[in-house]
Amino acid sequence: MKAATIRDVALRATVSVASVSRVLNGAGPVAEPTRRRVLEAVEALQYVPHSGARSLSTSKTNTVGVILPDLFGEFFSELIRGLDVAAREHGYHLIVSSSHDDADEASAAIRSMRGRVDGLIVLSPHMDAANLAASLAGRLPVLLMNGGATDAGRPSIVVDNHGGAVTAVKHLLDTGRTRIAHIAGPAGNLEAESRLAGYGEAMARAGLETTVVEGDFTQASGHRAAARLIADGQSLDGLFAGNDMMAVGALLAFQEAGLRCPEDIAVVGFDDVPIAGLVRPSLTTMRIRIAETGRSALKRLVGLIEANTGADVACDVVRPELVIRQSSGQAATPDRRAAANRAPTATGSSQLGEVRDV
Amino acid sequence: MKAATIRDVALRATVSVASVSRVLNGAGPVAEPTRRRVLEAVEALQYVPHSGARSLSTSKTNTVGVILPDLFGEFFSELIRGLDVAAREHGYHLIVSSSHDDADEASAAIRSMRGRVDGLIVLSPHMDAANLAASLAGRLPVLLMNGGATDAGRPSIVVDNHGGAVTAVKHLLDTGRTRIAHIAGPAGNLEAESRLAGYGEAMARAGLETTVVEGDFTQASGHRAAARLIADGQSLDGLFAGNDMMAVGALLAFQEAGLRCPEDIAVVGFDDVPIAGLVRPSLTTMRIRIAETGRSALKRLVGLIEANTGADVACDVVRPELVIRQSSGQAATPDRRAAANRAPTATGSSQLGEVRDV
DNA sequence: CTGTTAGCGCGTTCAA
DNA sequence: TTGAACGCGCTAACAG
Repeated sequence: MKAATIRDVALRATVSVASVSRVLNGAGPVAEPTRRRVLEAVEALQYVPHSGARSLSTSKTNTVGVILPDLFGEFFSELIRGLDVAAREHGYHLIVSSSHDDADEASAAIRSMRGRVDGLIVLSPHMDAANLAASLAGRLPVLLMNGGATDAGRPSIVVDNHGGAVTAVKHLLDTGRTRIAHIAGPAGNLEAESRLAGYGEAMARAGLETTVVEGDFTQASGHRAAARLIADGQSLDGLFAGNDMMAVGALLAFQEAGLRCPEDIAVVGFDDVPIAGLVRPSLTTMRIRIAETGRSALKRLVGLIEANTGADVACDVVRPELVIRQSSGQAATPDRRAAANRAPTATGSSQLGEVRDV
Repeated sequence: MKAATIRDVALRATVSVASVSRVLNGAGPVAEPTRRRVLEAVEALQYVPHSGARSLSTSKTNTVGVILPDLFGEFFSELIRGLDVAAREHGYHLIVSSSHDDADEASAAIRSMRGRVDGLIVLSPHMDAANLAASLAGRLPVLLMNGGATDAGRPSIVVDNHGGAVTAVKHLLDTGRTRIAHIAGPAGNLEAESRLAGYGEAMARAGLETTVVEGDFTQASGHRAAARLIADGQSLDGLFAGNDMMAVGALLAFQEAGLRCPEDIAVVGFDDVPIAGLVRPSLTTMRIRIAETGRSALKRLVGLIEANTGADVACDVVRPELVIRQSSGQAATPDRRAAANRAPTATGSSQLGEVRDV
């Protein structure tokens, strides 16, 4: 009991496969009676076109692949959400391939995409352009989002991690903090390194010393790193975490240690994942409109696919935007009545909207 | 400048395409010199097999499709993570198709999968078995996770939503709460309805009246629903939310209204998404090991695909497990030093591990 | 051990 | 307006 093919339909409708194809694709002239008979047969046989076969014959899969390092945390899930809705809008399917911790794995994943997809979005913070190019046999449209240096000559979208980090640190300085530590992302990760560099630059410019502990972008690593900072007896009054998840981990560690945030120590994260607005104190962070970025990435890739000219080699840069919440001491608890269980904070409920708009 | 095909390789290595295929797939006998020449040609031409063509000829795509209602919230992203790692382990790719709000859309999505995948995992809380069967031309292995009644005759995994809801409400009763409201998921959603029914049953059994407000599983809807409950002047002391995201929304609404949780009102959620352990107060909830469930779902589907017998028609049931945290008043703030900014809670730090183990 | 050939299911010329 | 035949790139029989 196998699935019906276009042949079965043709046979039952007593027409040729070509006619069936014409009817189904609305291409070419078809007489009304023929058309009717075909549709009847399709209905009777529950026929559904075999997209694999169609792809082979049209060299069009209507699918795009997404190469990711891993799927932990909210960043990537938000991104996928954005990609997915855009894909649907443009009539594309999405095939995801994650857990590529090094360049080799990512490279293998890219190769395995040949014949499955019409284009690729690559987020591999460990892979440079050269490495990537080598993985790319056959001219498959690729959009790079590997957060590295502007990989010249390839269409790409990068986040201004350096600039964002500088802004974050400046914000902490603006609130009067001077002993500011940084929890960095994993070494070798291009995004992590840019943010670290931005932190370093901003601190140097202010004539301040730096304190850096390495994490791996997970909440647990942020927790550990913060615990270490406390144990080291550092008298900190500010923390810039390499991403929100680590910042959240640090927040909890501070809380466990009896440190009040933002009174004792102010915290700023990076990414603005949905959870950032939901923790207490809510997290000041550098906002990347993640899902939105995903949408535009997919849209751009579709452009690359459909206008198969190599014209678009621009490097869009996404500039993160400072979102001030409670953790940096500038937003108040949005309580309306007595907030007996919370320490008073500086200002009124001016940031209520911001806290909610996640 | 097109990508090289197996023919190009054969030509360059002066062998037949069959030999190339044999070398690349390690199937059949190949003489060493032949083998070497083929590999050289592959290298020189940067040849990568076209998996679409391979699929057509082997009727094997090594891809599984996942049909989802949407991608909001952490539940689905956690699930996808579990599915993805398991897929990788088993040598499969994952193609996701989401945003299917009604049965028709889901049905169309399922059809569009023919020829792309070897099997399907369907999460469509709106689609019953009959509807699904109609969408399935050709016998494609399908694993159902639509949370509905045990769809007899089809392999499926269901969460014991009813039992979980009863447990959740019982827990609230155990802590001495009696005026317990429920924020339900969207009408028509099978999971939401089971949880609602469980709530109703547990309340009835305790001889208590019910209060239900409808939400849609989003954090915002939970916030709105809680606000409505407050505005209605209900003197509640307990809340069972249909899922964690709505519970988190409610938590914030209570906070804004000056209600203390758990002192004034205890809250229990459902799912145990990662965020549940990170909000404050941390959220008591019914734990579903989401990623783990995804892993086993994929594993089971692979079993269905590879042993193509219709033997497996069981309905695995996942029993949610109560995780007690701060929001139901039984777990303490895990502060070590002075916790001046927090109201005292009932017990010591006995639940510290549970709060952390997310 | 190796090459030839027939499909896999579909779109698409090109004649009729 | 229709149908026969070829090709997409590859695997798998079957000869040699």
